[in-house]
Amino acid sequence: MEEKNLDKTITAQDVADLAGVSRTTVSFVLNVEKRESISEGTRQKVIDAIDQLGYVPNITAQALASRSAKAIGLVMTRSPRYIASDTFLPQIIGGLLDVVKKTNLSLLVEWVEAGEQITVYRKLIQAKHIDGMILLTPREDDRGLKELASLEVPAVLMGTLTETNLSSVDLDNRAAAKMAVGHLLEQNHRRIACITNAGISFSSAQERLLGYKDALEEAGIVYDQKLVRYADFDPQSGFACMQDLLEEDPDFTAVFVASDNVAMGALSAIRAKGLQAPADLSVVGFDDIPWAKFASPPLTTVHLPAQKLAKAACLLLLDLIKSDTVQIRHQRIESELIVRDSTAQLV
Amino acid sequence: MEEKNLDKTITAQDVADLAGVSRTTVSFVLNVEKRESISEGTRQKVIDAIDQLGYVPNITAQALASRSAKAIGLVMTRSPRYIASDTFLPQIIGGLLDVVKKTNLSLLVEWVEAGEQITVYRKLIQAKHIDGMILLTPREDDRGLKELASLEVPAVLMGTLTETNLSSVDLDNRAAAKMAVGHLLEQNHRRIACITNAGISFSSAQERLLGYKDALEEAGIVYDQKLVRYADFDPQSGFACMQDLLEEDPDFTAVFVASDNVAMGALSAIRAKGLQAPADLSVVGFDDIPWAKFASPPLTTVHLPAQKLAKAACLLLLDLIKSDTVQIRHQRIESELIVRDSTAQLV
DNA sequence: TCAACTTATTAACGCGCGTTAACGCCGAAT
DNA sequence: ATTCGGCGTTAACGCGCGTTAATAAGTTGA
Repeated sequence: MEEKNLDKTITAQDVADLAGVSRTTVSFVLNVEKRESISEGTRQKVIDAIDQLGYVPNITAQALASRSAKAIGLVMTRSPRYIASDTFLPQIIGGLLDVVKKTNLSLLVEWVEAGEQITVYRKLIQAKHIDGMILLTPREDDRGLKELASLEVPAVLMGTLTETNLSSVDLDNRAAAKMAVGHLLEQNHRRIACITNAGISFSSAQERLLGYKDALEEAGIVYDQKLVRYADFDPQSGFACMQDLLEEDPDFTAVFVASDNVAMGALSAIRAKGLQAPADLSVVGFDDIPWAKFASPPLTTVHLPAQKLAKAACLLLLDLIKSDTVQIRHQRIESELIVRDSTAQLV
Repeated sequence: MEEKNLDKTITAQDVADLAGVSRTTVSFVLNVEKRESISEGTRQKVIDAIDQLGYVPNITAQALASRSAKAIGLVMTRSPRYIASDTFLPQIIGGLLDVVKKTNLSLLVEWVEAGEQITVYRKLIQAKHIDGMILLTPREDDRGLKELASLEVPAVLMGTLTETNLSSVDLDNRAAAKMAVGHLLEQNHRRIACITNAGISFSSAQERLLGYKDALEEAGIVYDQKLVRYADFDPQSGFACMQDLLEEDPDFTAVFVASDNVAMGALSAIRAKGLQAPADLSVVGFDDIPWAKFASPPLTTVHLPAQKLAKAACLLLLDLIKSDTVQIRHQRIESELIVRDSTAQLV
């Protein structure tokens, strides 16, 4: 490709002029794959001209003319403060970019303020800036999502929402949590505390808590709310919750912390109290963040394949965009327990 | 705002019809702030019509007509695999979103494959999808950046590059590293190892290594290359580097690890060897990732205000976009050392 | 009363491209 | 010689909006 000055934008018309054909022909060469209604000769002339001029189609004009934005949106409901501490965002973006790049789409990142969701979701679509969206960390109390579901807009939820007819991709948080707690039960723990990953309005927090309850119930252990604390995503909150638990000392031998991020804080609190995991207290996390393996002690946890989830969500979204009829689909991805050194048999 | 069906897109013409004015008037009400050439009466009629119809301007059409994309791009050179483990991405995105939202712009995330940079940077701009870009983790060997600099395209580097005339925002990595190592020197350490944050082609790695050398030189200590290892962003590499150092045992009492992320792995390797920080080995990190505070032991480190940097970069970029004359500006942000428990006086 | 300005509004063009419908061309069939 | 049917190509319209230049209406001063 030749280097040309950028001062004047090169349009398809310039290419057409140079190739000695009409602009329509240029457009056909570029877009209409199948139809061989373009002779090999002219096709080559056009391609040569494109190379020579360094022509790049104006995506904006393409979008306007084709009535599709050539972009999808990653929409987060959390404020920048929370976004900044979202451990999985890099993995998710990495996964999305991977898929998006292959299909020549762009990725738009949007943040929606809590409270204004109802209007914003619609605006995003009406403004034609994106063809569809992937929604992160949905909250049960997000009324905008309910409306969105009735709008027949291509959208995929990363996460679970009860009673929604939006398509979604998620792992089975409840089953995974049950598995994690099951691991503790197998090691003869009976008094098992729980620190949630977030407030209960987040569906993942709810699901994981339910998994915890499931496991207890199956083992014939009564649920004791004195053993439960509600964290708020970050290590700080985990530290506080753990400190509180140790303070009140409800006599427990293990903890299920529904987020590694929170667990890092919890582990710190345990050490601060002069205790040791797993000798004094077994800890199971959830998420398998990159640092879990290098925590002290290395954290037993449930692996959350965020990148894989993101890819799946993206592929699903692309499907929805392609097929105009919106059929709802829920996809559940398997997870597994990674056993490391933070849990031990109760003696 | 009334709810209306979305099947038919509502255009400015529809608003004009309902308000009984021309489309131009609608456009003026929406865009021309200053000129009071619109009477209060018609202005109100238009606004009412907009509300009633739930009209949302088509950003794509706006972009085409106004010749500006109403969006900026966050461009990363690293592959999705690396993007997925970029600790600061959430903070950066959070910072950018914060600024971008206030100015009614959008944020586009792009990933550029190593090797194809030269063409891609230009394409991004030529395609008119973005008005300017913020470039992450620049590499010295990125020839595309050199070309970009000569293109008079609004662009801001997050990081430092020698001999570039692209605007940039960064902290003074070299001075900060020197400060970190200085802290170890103050504690009477003399044999101080260094594990870099990344390969030396990344300017930040180079700068931090230089800061390490500066500190040594000022203290009259000869630089010993046997004490230096090159990590690769992630904890795994930190673990390996530390293991290697301990293996070869070049008799050192402290380590400067130029990335907390890497340091998490290094700490793990220290524990694995049955050693304790800071009793056996003092460790200073760099970055102050959210988990540094909760590491075992809590990590002494240099605070990297990524969100603040991102905001500064974004504001600078917006300036560049606004003023058509591209004046280069380099902005350096102060950093500070956070002293925690991973370093101790050498006895 | 009429010219000289404002002020309020709009017709008309262009942004760059996708796409439909129509065109001219050439060889084969009538 | 005339008709027909692909094949290759293009003129022309539209996507929704920003913006300029021109028009219509209203105000002032002599």
